[in-house]
Amino acid sequence: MSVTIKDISKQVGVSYSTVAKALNNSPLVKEETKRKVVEAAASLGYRPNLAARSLVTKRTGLVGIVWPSVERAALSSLVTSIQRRLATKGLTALLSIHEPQEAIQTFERLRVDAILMFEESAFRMTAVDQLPTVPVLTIGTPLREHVPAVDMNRRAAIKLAVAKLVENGHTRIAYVGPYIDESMQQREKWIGYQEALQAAGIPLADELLLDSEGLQWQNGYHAAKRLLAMPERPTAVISGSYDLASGILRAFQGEGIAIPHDIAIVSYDHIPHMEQLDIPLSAVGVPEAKLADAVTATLLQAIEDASSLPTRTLLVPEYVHRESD
DNA sequence: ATTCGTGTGCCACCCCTCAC
DNA sequence: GTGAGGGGTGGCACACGAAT
Repeated sequence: MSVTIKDISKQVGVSYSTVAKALNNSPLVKEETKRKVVEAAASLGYRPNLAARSLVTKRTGLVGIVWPSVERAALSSLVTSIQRRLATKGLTALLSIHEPQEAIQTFERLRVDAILMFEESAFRMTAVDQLPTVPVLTIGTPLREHVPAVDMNRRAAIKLAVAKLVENGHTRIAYVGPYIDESMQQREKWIGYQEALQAAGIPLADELLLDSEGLQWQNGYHAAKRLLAMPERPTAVISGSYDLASGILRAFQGEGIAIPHDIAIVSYDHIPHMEQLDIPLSAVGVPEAKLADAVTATLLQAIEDASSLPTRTLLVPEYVHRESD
């Protein structure tokens, strides 16, 4: 049998309501009684029953995160950052690897206070799929127009990368990323690349816009091999993501390409992992810490008062220089 | 209808101070 | 010495959702 506040009340010799107040540091209980209650709770190994607490408070302190099926280091890193921030606010993050609709149903049964999902999951849902009754926040483009979202300006990020490379004298700049029809975020990057070249007065060479056909490192590796097979190689490459960049790096290193001397690289995904690659990569994007801060703050606001949420927060990307360009 | 565990509004009781 | 007044403290009762 687990320890409840009634066991504590017996041990201390006060009513269980006094125990509840003492454990919640109520000013209505004198310090001496609080001390006795807290000590008894610790000695008995008391752990609050969250299900019972949620009956009263209407909150469980749980946040459900729908994990997108795409395996990407940037997402793991971001989710870890968000989880740490939620924990400091007394919230517990639950991760589901089920299909989005199933994950949402499970989270609703668990009475989570809010649900966080990624655009990758959102666009796998159909128009007839039920939206949760609890607040939902999407990272990226939301699954429905009025669903709150924290988004990154990906177009501006890639423009920033192109501008930095042009500034360093590059004119033959390739872009590697997947062209996924329904993914606004990938399409935005392609548009950013094209618009930035146009703005710099550099004619667009079709062969330098490479569809990686996926977001995993292998996709980056194969795209890089195609780049290296070109009669006239690019002098710089922009990668659409961290994982693609690590594949590109692997392909370049395998062919003895010196970075940035032979080919410079700038990658999307402003995450700490970029620093730890064999060659620390220059990156563009919203810094992970800033994104995690914004997501956490929005989730807390959603739990407090969902009606006060802005529909879309668009975060501004930054460029960080390392050793690859 | 009852049970589970918890949070909390309301109220009773205790005890101290002060006026008579 | 006695009683009124008031602040501090803690207990009662109820609410909650789901299962039985």
